[in-house]
Amino acid sequence: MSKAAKVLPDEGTGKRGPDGYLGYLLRQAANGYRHRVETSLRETGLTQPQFAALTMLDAYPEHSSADLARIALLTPQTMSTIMQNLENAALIRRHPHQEHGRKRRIELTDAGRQVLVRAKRLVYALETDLAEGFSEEEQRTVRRWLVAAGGRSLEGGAAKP
Amino acid sequence: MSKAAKVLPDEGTGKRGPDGYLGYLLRQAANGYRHRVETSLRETGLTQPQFAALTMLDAYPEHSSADLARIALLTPQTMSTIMQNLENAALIRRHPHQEHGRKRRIELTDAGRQVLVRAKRLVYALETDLAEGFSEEEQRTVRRWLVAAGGRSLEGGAAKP
DNA sequence: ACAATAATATCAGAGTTCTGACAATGAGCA
DNA sequence: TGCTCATTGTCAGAACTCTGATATTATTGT
Repeated sequence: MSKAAKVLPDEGTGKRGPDGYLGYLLRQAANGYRHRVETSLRETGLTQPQFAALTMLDAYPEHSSADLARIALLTPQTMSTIMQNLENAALIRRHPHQEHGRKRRIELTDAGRQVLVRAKRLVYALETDLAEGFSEEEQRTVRRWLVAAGGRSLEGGAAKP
Repeated sequence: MSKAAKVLPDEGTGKRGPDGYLGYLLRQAANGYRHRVETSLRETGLTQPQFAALTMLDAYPEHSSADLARIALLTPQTMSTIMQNLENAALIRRHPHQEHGRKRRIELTDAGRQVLVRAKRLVYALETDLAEGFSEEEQRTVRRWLVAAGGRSLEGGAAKP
């Protein structure tokens, strides 16, 4: 680079570094982490949202797509899309719900359970990386901030000043 | 707990609260914040990435789409898509670059500049919300964590210590 | 000067996420 | 009973983001 003395800030400095806007840093952090997760999950074919959905399904079985959407703070449409992709991949199965015509019961298939086991190992390794270099108290601060930053997002119109 | 004592965790507790996985909390925080930003930007018609792109374009003019992708830690394809949408909305203009046949110079239009002014006011209000309730030192911790969490995401294989 | 490499931009395809709109079921009320 | 409303699920459309592939231009090496 010889001409025009690059005014591009180096990575990790300026607005991009620890002096940047929190919202900007938040978006980049989530992007970067999702990228690492999906690179790590490549061999399983899962995406980060699919992994999250399978994990919830395993932890809270017998629940509908709308239930899971509420847990994950997503819209029902979004969760529906994820479920369709998981069903196409034969990782889940959906049956009509007895005593409730519209609801559908969701179940992991054997393939789904096997993939989930492998995926959990991969993702939990990255999870520990996220905490590395931060004390217990600092991690508490970070968790508290993350919950506050994303907490009340789909809560209807609770804009009550 | 008569028939099926709701095992759904309440919002803000369990894996969703301050005891949850950092990766999970990070995804939800970014989702929630983006949601708030776009709700706030509704009147301008901008999305969060479009706002970020316009801001960078304003701060570092005369740069190509690929340059901006590098700054924002996105792939060139992603930034290209955003630029196309901004161009369709007549918020930016692209001219052929002199002395560089392939590059294209990007410029905010008058409409783009006007929208950006309004959008900055709206977004910066939310930005201060993100810091509310956290001391200066806690904010430093959070920033440091966010940078570490998303930092080295697109660095091909540049393991250069 | 020519060939190889790198950078820029784009197309195609997929997955996630939103809004908006709609149909079908279940529950409550006049 | 019939009407209304909330819940559940889906379709359509848009934007963002990635990977992979391709074309064009610049730079570099021999």
